[in-house]
Amino acid sequence: MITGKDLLDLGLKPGKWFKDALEHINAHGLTGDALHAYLDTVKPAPEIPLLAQPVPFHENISADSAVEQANIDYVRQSMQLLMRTPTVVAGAIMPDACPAGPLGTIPVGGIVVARNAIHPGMHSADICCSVMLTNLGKTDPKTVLDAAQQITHFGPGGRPEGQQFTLPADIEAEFQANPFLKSPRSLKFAHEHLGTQGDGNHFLYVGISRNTGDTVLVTHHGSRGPGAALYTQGMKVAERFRQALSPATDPPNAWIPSDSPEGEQYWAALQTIRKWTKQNHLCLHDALSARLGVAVQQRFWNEHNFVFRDADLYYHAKGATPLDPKFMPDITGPRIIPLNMAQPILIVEGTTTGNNLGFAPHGAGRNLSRTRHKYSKIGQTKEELFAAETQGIDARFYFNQIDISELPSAYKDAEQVQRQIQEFNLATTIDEIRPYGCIMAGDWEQDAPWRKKKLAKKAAQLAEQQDTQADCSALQETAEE
DNA sequence: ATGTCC
Repeated sequence: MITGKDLLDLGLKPGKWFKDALEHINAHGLTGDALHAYLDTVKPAPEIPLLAQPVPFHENISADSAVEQANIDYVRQSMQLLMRTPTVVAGAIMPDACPAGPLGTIPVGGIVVARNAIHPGMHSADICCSVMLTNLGKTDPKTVLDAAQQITHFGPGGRPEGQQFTLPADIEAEFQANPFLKSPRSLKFAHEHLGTQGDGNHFLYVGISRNTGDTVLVTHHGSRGPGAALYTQGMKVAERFRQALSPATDPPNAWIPSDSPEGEQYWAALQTIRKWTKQNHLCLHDALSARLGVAVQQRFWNEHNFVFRDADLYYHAKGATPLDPKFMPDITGPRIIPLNMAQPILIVEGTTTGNNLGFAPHGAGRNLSRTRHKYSKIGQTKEELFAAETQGIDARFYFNQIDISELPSAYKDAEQVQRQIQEFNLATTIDEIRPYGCIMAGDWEQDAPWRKKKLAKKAAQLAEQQDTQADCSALQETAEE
């Protein structure tokens, strides 16, 4: 009679599998070689350890201030932890890199390449956050922005009944067919959130092309509820695999093996969310051009939070713009890199180099966390800051509440970021869309009870911090883009 | 990121 203790004595890891295995062993009277041969077929695979050394990664970023140096130090430390994840084979950070989450989490402006593995924690919570551009010819920009304000939707939740866009039948069918997407909650979001932009750094921007003088619309938002729901499910499944395969791996870096049934379904779900998100931009752009009675001259888009596949390699981009055509199935133009509301949006193209892994930055990146930026402006009113920072542009907040953490001073210096794009040969700017104006959500939650409590606590905390170390710890809450 | 907890 073989018992659990015998299996333990053989150095096997206890688990639910013991029960069935012992039944089988004793029913067949297995011993010796037969026992070992059987155990080899049922015992769990050995745990995968972290890599002994971090895989080297490309640093396409340089500091021009103490704050930026502290930012880089934190991001570098995070990457060095992350690059020991056993699936990882390459990585890079971009000039817009900034911390997101606890140490060891992929930063914004980060690219991580893994073999045969999809890491939901590495494509960001806002799956397929993206930018779309439509050229509206010589239409008056104020007319465009006024109409856009009537059509778009910012803030939490979806569109009220009667004001919803129609979800195309093929996208709905893909939701229904995928176990990651077919929940009533997910489908409800898919219908109600279509044609919505959410909040935070998302925007609707109207500007003028440097090259042609044409009026151009650019929207920035992601996959809203449907994407968030997929991310939550993906992290759960990845966590189960982590516990079984590699408990040494940090939970934020858990992965789903790409060749498992779950991996194949998750990959398919990502492609469906990409379609949904493209439609989320399209329905706004189409409604606007129809309202204006203007023919669309040119339209292109790109995602900057996603997973891109090249054979068995999965490129995870959390705030990085794909340049290489192998990453995008539906290219209709160059790529789009916004900087801040008062600066031009860059239109770029580029190729894969030795240091960019086929990507460019996705924006300017934050120089301070939202809270810390707000704290740094204490003593100035929101109205003063807004007036000073949006001079000459028609900047609007959907909820009429100024969000100072979205003003230009919240972001890294745009000139500096552009210099670094050149310095590291990341992309070539072929046009720029100069700002007429924009709409962002604004501070819709400023009066929410949970905010007041949180803000008071954070302000007290920040007031006590004086050294650089403290600066770093305050940086890590930056996580959204 | 997300009706700020399925």
